[in-house]
Amino acid sequence: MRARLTASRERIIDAALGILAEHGYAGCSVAAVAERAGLATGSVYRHFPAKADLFAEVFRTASQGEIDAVTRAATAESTAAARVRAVIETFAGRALRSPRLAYALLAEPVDPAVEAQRLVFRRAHAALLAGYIADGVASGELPAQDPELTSTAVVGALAEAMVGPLAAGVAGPDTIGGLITFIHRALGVPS
Amino acid sequence: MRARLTASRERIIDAALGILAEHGYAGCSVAAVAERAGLATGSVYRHFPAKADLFAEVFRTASQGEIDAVTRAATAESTAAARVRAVIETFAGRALRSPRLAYALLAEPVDPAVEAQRLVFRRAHAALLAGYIADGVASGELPAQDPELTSTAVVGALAEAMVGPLAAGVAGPDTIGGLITFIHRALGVPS
DNA sequence: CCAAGAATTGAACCACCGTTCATTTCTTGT
DNA sequence: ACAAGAAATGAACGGTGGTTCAATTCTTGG
Repeated sequence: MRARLTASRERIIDAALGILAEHGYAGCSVAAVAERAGLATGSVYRHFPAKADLFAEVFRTASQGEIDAVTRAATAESTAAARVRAVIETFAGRALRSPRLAYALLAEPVDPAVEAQRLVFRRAHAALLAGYIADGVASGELPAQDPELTSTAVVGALAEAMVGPLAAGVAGPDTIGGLITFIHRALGVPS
Repeated sequence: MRARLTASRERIIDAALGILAEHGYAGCSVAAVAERAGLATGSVYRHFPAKADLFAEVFRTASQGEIDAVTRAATAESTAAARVRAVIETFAGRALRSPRLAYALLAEPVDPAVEAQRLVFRRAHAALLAGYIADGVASGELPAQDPELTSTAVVGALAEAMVGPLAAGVAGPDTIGGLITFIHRALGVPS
């Protein structure tokens, strides 16, 4: 019974994530989510007090997956420059592989309550980068700078450069390479 | 009569802009706009076929004002580095002076139809910067790069770095200076 | 000054969608 | 097998807010 309950909860989240990845947030009515999960509309409210809570969790889960992937790629490297490169490649690569989901997580209009979760997502990426940048500054690999500010700017540059390709469906031939050069320069990585 | 008509239209746009700057897009119901313009709700529809059309024009007008201000500041300079600096200072300075409006133009959740106009806004800034960057590359002031990509990344970095301060109400002591350094480095401006 | 037509009004309309809840179905311990 | 309680159902509700339109007011040419 307990298992069935948590299974339903999982199915709801998966269904929401699926619709998010296929039709964006606009397609995510509670009725649509419930139908895809094989439940009645009202049953969603046995698991989540409100739609915003459901999608806060969906965004949180999806974001954590992205953060984990990026972190995994970065920790395999040892210099700040290589770590930042790994973050960019992983972030952009995954976004281009799931463009609809990436757009929803990054830029699609959502309820204010869910928007808050998106900020958490971006801040988590920025915090990760800030750590690498601070390490690089401490070790002398990078010039002095405010890691909070530069990591935020890096996340903004990354996200903005992705939104166009995500909307258009394809990225230019060397979008990722160009971004790496841009960001390495911006952080003062020696060439 | 003709004059009265266009005057009403102007008043509607001004009212919408005013509410946008004071209460954000969330406060911009058609009824609220009409009341501030001194008209009945229904009269708005004599001038605009739908709310989205009204706000597309509002966003377009406001954006054009920002673009003009930034362009004016940049054309007073002669090197690519100085022009980019002028763009950053003007953009950020104006945003911090009208934080609510800037937030609405940059990041607040809006209808998809209005969102499209926001992309135009960001693209216009990027196009402006792309021109300066391309000139800089052509004259040898800047290293080789794809001006489309780097200008987009610059706009993203700028916008992302502004959203935090705009939400918090204040910018850090040297946010703008830090951004200039970051972006100059990113573009390869010689130090 | 007076119709004729345009402009304005604002209350009513309607569609959408999140949320609720009385009813039904299922699970489980005895 | 049975009762008691939990879980699921889905139709109905309600609030919101964009949009419409018949009634009214204003403008203007003769």
